[in-house]
Amino acid sequence: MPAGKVDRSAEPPGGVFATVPQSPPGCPAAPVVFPAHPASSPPPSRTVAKRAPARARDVRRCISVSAWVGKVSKTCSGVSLPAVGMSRVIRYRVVTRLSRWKRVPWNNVSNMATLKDVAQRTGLGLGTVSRALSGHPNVRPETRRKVQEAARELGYSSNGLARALRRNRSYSVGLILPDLENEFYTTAASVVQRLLRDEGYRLLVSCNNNSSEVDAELLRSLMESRVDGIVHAPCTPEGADLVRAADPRVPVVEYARRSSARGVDSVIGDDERGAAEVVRHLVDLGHRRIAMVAGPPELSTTADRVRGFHDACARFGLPKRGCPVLHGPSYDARWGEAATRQILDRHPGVTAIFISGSRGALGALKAVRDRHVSVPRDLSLVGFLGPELLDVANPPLTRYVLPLEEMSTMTARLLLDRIQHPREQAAAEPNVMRFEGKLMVRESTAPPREHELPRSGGS
Amino acid sequence: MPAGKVDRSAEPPGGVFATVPQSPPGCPAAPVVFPAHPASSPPPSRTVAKRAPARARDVRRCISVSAWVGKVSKTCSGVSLPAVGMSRVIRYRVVTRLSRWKRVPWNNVSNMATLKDVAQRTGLGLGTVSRALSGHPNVRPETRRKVQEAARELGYSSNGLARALRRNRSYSVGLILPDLENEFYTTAASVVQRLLRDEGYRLLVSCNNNSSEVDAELLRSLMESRVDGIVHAPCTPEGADLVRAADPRVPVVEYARRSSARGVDSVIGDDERGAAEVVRHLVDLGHRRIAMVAGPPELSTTADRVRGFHDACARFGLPKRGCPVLHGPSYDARWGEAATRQILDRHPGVTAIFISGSRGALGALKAVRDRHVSVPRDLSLVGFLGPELLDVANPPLTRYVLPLEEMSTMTARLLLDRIQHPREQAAAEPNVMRFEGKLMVRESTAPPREHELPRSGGS
DNA sequence: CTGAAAGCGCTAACAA
DNA sequence: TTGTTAGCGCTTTCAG
Repeated sequence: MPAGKVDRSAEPPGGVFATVPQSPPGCPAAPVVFPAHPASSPPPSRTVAKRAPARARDVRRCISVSAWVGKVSKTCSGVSLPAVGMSRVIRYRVVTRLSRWKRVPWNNVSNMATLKDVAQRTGLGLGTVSRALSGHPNVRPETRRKVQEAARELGYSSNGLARALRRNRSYSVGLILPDLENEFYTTAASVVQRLLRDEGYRLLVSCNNNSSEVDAELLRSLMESRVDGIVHAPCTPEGADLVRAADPRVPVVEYARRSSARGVDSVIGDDERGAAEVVRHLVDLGHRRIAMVAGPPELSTTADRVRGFHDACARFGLPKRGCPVLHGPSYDARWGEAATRQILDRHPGVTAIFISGSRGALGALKAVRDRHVSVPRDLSLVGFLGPELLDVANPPLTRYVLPLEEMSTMTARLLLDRIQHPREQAAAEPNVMRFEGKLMVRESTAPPREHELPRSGGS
Repeated sequence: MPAGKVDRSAEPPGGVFATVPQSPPGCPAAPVVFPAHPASSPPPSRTVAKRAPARARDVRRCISVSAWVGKVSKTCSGVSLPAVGMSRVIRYRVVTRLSRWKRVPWNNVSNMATLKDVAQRTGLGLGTVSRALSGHPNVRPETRRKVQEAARELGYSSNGLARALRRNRSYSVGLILPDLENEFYTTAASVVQRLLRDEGYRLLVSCNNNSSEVDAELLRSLMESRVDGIVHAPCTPEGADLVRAADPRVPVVEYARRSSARGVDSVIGDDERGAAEVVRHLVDLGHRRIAMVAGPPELSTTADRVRGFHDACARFGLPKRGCPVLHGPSYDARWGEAATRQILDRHPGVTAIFISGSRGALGALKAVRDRHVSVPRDLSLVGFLGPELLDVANPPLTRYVLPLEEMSTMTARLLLDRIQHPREQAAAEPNVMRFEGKLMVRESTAPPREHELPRSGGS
């Protein structure tokens, strides 16, 4: 991509932003869309007007922004705010790589206090000050107090970069997940962050979107940051091999998925058994024609779930062609919806659908609703790894769940162990920890229908 | 907390983990609980057995783990795995602070290739190699190629710490959110991560749980990391004042909430108007007694929403005591549930509840279901900022939503601007960007009931 | 217990 | 265009 060019390709037709002067009283409301209350009803502008002086201390300029176009909010990439309420324009620049050269002026000396400043202030030597502040035992308590006070007065804050460089230990850990909005992974982010923070580590979080290129680049970036360890949800069979090649001493723990990277621990769910449990549950109810909505075939989770599904179908003697498996490009809601439609269209004999992804069930619910298919009367639906939220869905969804908290805890614990005991750990062979899940039976499964499905009436 | 002590206080009664030997065939399934299928049905152990040899390359030891106790999975803090399948014990250590002194042996020289290695290999000087690799224009193309090749051969990876130290620019940005599992914030994390990554920045993510102590410590930690900028969801009126004091040049953008910290930009939703819109919608339907479930009063969002609610109630002449506002300790589902129960018990005249948090609506749905209160026949329910998921809830929830993607995009854009144009930015006064939301009317609101509420039958 | 000094790996000024 | 060199801020060794 050429640098310096302004990319406006993503700009939606017609400016998305409307800007409204913020000055205290009487600004007519910006064009918001209220489906239930068309423009006719009077905007509550008095309320808005009254608010402004409420926070006396807040002298910042206020800008109201409307980002709604029609019914849906559109992403504002490449959009510039008109100059009305803003003196300058939000610039949009094309990717400037870290490696791209850029003149950095030599005025870049930080104005933050350094150890030297503290040393001068106290009249002590650098070494002593360093020892005093980093808790080294051989320092006179009085000296330490003096140093600490001086540090506080100067607003001294240790430069972590320098420390990390010198000690060859960054106290930071990388986390690469496929998706940062999916509760299956945010639980991991949350738990891992908390546990690592408790041990004094910082977390570098990033998202590979299941793209192998992005994944490799993120791993490289983490290695550049000299992280002490990595939690990785691999999206390729190679996984973090790249890391082992660069520095075999950096421990890696795989989360949720496996790769064939050597020397890495894995914490995964028992996807295969889960799929089998789902089939068993449906067979127990009397179903014989079960469709499975699966994700990208290159993921280890997909492979495991599909294997579990096939094995179980075979074991229970289900008709092979009555039980189609649909592979999709992802595990998101859109695919869940598309796949469900597809099944309703092409496999009318199917009486139950097993959606093997975390968000897919949402899409499936939407699809069946659009088609006026009643769950579980017309069709049974089973989810996988779905969030608790699905308990309040309509109907509450039967699904296979994994103990995400425990899996995340184990992941963090394993990584910390490897980081903090490199000696013992180097020798210890890596583990695969496979966590059992649980089938939670709710109201979306029932014995198969004995009537015809309503012929596709939806759009 | 005393260091070195093993904390087992969180250990659940009776070992949580059951370990199962992983060797190929015939391991009886570990004690999983399947509510629908009591222990009677045969465990699908054959499937499990068949799996092991499937991945020939995977020679890692496999350990199956069951973390289920009764119906709910319990967190496994402090639990040690029995020695059965694992040679060593997952250790649990009490917080060891970064500042706590710890002997670091002087064998800590990295074995990764450095610029010097590349220089020696190519016979060039350090400067040239550095320039060649970091894209400096004044390098002969041939030299550059040679250097790049040598770097590749040596598996050279630039040491970001040293680079950051030298350039006084870490190319990393901090993100502090109150909650990493709430879609309101994970959207921000996801979008901000992506946009920053595109510009070559790494993201340090952490979570303050709305605790001011944690918040301050996280800010300090980020300053130690010498981040180039910070996205902050403040949980105190001071906000990031600490940062401005330490180094006023580090830009801060507040997300979702405001504080009175000086010199920071804020990107927030129009909470006040949102609350007013909700009231207006309910009043239009005929409601006169509306309860509001609010969060911690110290948050700016709570204050704004409550102000909007009160103003609107006054404007529409609703009875002051008929419209209670319940302040809670958080915005989570548990509080939403408790508050809803409380309203049903103590304010039987209320015909509509406005739950002003993101997850609270889930709890409310649970509470009304337990009490056999029908929505919207007996009671109208309105959510705030709720996730799309609520569209498949039972019933789909009327709620006020904000354009999270756009808000996050704006947040990242603002921060990048401040980082990349410190000159112009230092002068530019900070902005408060207030984003308009939208009331999405679904099926959880209807005219008020004219009958009595079923007297509390639930537990 | 404290001070002096070396050097982690890199960049940028300066000299060639 | 390239080589040399100083030092970013810190930790740690070694001598006092």
